[in-house]
Amino acid sequence: MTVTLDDIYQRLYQAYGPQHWWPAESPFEVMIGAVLVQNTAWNNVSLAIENLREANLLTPQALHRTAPAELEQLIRPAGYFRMKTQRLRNLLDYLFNQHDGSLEQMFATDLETLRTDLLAINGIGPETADSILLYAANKPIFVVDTYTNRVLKRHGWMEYEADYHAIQDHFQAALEPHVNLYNEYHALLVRVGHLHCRKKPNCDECPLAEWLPPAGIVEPCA
DNA sequence: GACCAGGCACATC
DNA sequence: GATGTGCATGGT
Repeated sequence: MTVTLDDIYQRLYQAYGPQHWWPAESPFEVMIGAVLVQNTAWNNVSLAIENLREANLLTPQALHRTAPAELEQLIRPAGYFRMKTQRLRNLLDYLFNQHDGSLEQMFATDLETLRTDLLAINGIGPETADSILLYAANKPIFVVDTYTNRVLKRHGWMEYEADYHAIQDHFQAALEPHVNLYNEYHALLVRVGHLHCRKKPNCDECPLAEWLPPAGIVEPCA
């Protein structure tokens, strides 16, 4: 019996239920969070977002007007604050230069074009772009992250050499392109990764435990 | 006091 | 093309 991506999804969903991602109050907040969460624990991002909320800066217009030095101080808890300030500004520059500051207009762009546009922005890589496309723009693109990598490779479901694109293709070739499915699936992978697949895996209680390869757990993969 | 977190760009070979 | 390094804060 071969394990399919659908089996894995069913098992995770049965174990954890709906994850209600992305944790944000608006599509714009999703975009900001997608940049801030780069290589950073969500808790720290949360602190930064609350700072922005209290300063009433969670709109494109307000954030676009904010001085870099002020933005740096507000997002400090999210780490890499100088770099991330520049990255947010690059994203906002794109939004205003290409779409007149309108998220609605930006998200009306077709998936392939918008993905190409986002990847051309300095500081927006594949995961950040796809997170924005899926969780803010509601477009059917599968997001791959550290946990997706780890879970798949540790179970022997993907080669260690597989890169971002290969893993994304693997999901998109096997699953119907439904926004809600992609949304929930990625969130569930992060959930199971958090609970069981960090440096010290706790595989005994993992809902995916029965599918470990015979050789057992292999070393973590980045 | 290490070690890590929902990446990415850039330098160097 | 592959590999290494800087970026920064807060929780465990």
